[in-house]
Amino acid sequence: MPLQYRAPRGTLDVLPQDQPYRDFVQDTASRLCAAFGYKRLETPVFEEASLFSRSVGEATDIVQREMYVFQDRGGQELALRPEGTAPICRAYLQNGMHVLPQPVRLWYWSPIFRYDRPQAGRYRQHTQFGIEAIGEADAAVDAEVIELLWRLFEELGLTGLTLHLNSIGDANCRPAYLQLLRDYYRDKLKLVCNDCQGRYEYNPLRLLDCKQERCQPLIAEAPPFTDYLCDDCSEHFQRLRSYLDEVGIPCALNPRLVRGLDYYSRTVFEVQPSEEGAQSSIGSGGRYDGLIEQLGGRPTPGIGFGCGVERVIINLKRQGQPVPAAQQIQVFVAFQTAAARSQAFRLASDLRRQGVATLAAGGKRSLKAQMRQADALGVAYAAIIGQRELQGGTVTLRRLADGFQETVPMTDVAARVQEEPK
RNA sequence: GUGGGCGUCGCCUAGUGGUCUAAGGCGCCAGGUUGUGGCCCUGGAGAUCGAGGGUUCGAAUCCCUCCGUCCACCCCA
Repeated sequence: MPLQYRAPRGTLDVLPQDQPYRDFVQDTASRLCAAFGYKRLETPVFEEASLFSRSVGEATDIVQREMYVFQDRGGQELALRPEGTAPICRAYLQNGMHVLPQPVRLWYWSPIFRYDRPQAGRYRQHTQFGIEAIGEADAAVDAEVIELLWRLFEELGLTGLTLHLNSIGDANCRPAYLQLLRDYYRDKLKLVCNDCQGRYEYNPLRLLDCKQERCQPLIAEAPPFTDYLCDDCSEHFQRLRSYLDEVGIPCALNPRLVRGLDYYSRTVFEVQPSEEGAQSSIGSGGRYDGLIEQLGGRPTPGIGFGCGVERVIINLKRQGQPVPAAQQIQVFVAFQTAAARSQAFRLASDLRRQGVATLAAGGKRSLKAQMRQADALGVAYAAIIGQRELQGGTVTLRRLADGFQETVPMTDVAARVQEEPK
C-alpha cells in the first residue's frame, strides 16, 4: 500500500529517538532562564494578522510571502505566528506588565510558521526558543541577553561558534546614514546585482548583506554604520561591548550584519556555526526600542533573541555531541501460562507505583518470544511468572546482561531491582 | 518565487526496454519439541517500482506533466 498521507511539506515528525535532543536543549534553556530571572510566557499559535504586518514590516519577506494567513469562520484575519517577539510584546501590553518591575524578563518555546521553500535546516514549521527583556534601555540588558544565548550554546557543548555583532542606529541617526549609503551607491548602481538595484530603493541597509560575488568589493568599501552612529547610539554600543568583554564573551564586529525585520534598532546580533551552509544562523536577535509604542503602548524599550531549536540540534548531531538518554524500561514482565497473565499485569502496575519503569507482555506470544522482546527493548531485568511462581507468590527475576536469575517473592522485586543502580 | 539532483517493501539498496508474476540486507512476525533473550538456522508477512498520461509488440527501466524530497539562490531560526 503506498502511503496515502505524509506530513505536510516542510514539516517534521519529531520521532522518539530525536526527543532526547529536544529535551536536552529545552531543559538547558529552561534552567538558564531560571538562573537569569526569565519567566516563561506562552502565547497562542495564531494572532491577528496585522500584529505581524505592523511590527515586522509590511514590506518584509516574512509578511509579504511567508506568513500563513487565514480567515476564521467569524471573518477574522489571523496568522500562524511567523516570529516570536511581536506576540510577546502584545501580551506584555494586554496584561499590563508595565506595572511590574522593569525590565520584564520573559522566555518562550514555541512553534513558528513560515511558508518558505524547505531545504536543509529550513522548515515551514520550526521551534524557537526565545527571550525578551522589555522596559529597560540600558546596554547591560543587551549584554545580559546575549550572554544568555551564548551560555546556552556553551552548556549544550556547541563549539566553533561566532557571535556577530553590529549596531544599526536609531531614528536619530539612521536616516542620515541611509542617505550616506545611497550617496555612496548612487554612481555604482550598474556594478551591482539585480536584487541590489531594488534594495537601493526600498531597503538600502540590505545592500550590505548581499552575497553576490560582484557586490562584494562595493560592500567592502562601503561606509560602516558604526562610524556614523549618533552619540547616544555610539555610547550604547561601546558600553555593550565593554560588558561583553567583562564577562568574557568574544564577538566579531560585523558592519554587514543587518536584520530582515523592520523593528530592530541599535543592537543586532547573530550566532553562526563554523560549518558552511546556507542556513547558518542558529540564534539571533536585537533591540527593538520602537516596537511597543508601535503596537499602541507607551514608548518602551526592549531586546531579545530567537534561537532555532532544530538548527541547534542539527549542529549537536553534526558535532556528535552526546545528550542525556531517555529513561529506559527496567523490567519486562513475562508470563508462561494464561493463568499468570493477570498476575503479570498486576506486578507491572505495582512496580510502576514503586517507581520502577516496567512493561508487561501482552498478546499470546510464547515465553521465548516474550524474552526476545525483553531483549529487544533493552531492559535490565525480565520477571517471569509461570505455574511454579503462581504457586509460591514469587517471580523468577532474570538479569539479562549476564543471565543470572533467582526466585524472589513478588513483593521484593522492586527492592531487588533497585539494589544495583544501573 | 528561481535553478539543479533524486524518487524501487517501514529503512538501506540491486536492477537502465523483454530473463522482474521485481532481488538482497536491516527491521518485523513465527518456528528450531518439553518454562527463558542476545549468536546461528529455517520460514513468513511486506513493493501494482511516487502519481497520471504517452512511446513501444513489450517499461521499474524511454518521453511529458504533476507531486514529493534534497541542494543552492532568496529569506531567515
